[in-house]
Amino acid sequence: MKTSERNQTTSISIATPDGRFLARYGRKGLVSLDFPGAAKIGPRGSLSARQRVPGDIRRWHRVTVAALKQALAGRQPQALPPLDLSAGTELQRRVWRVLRKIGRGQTRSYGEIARAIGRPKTVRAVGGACGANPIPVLVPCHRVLAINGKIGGFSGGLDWKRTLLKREGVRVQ
DNA sequence: GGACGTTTCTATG
DNA sequence: CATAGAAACGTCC
Repeated sequence: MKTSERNQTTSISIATPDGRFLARYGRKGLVSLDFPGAAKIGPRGSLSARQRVPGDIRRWHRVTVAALKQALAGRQPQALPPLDLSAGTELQRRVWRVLRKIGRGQTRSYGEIARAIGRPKTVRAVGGACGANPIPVLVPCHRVLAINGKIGGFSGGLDWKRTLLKREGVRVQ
């Protein structure tokens, strides 16, 4: 666990069968979730109870851990912690909002997302917004595929995208 | 202004 | 089916 004064965020790593993810919390909720190896994680970091961690964050974290483990197992999380996606731009937040409505095992194309946010021609920008998603897995950017059913891209690494989809029972070309 | 990206469509062989 | 080129547009530098 590590607290940074800057934006008053607290980072706590989450040990999973797939490695250690890193969750970062702000006053309003979960701010980001990093894949194992995506960020520098300090020595030993599971949920080590520390007095400095605010109560809300502890509660949110418990929810995050449960949600992440379920999601990694290809199941729909029962609950999510409050997500603070305020850091994104207008378009990004719209995209992320739509992504959250894609259920387990479902997929959409970048074009469908573009239409869903009322900007039919921003297809490419939608891809950019997916790539900028600060909370992968829980905000399912991996469920967005290219229109031809192909895998498309994934900033967290295509292996992760394939793995997550496969666990949800989604077949990709 | 210029480059780049988790895109998509059309044309062509 | 595969490849090439172009159109499109938000972001970042």
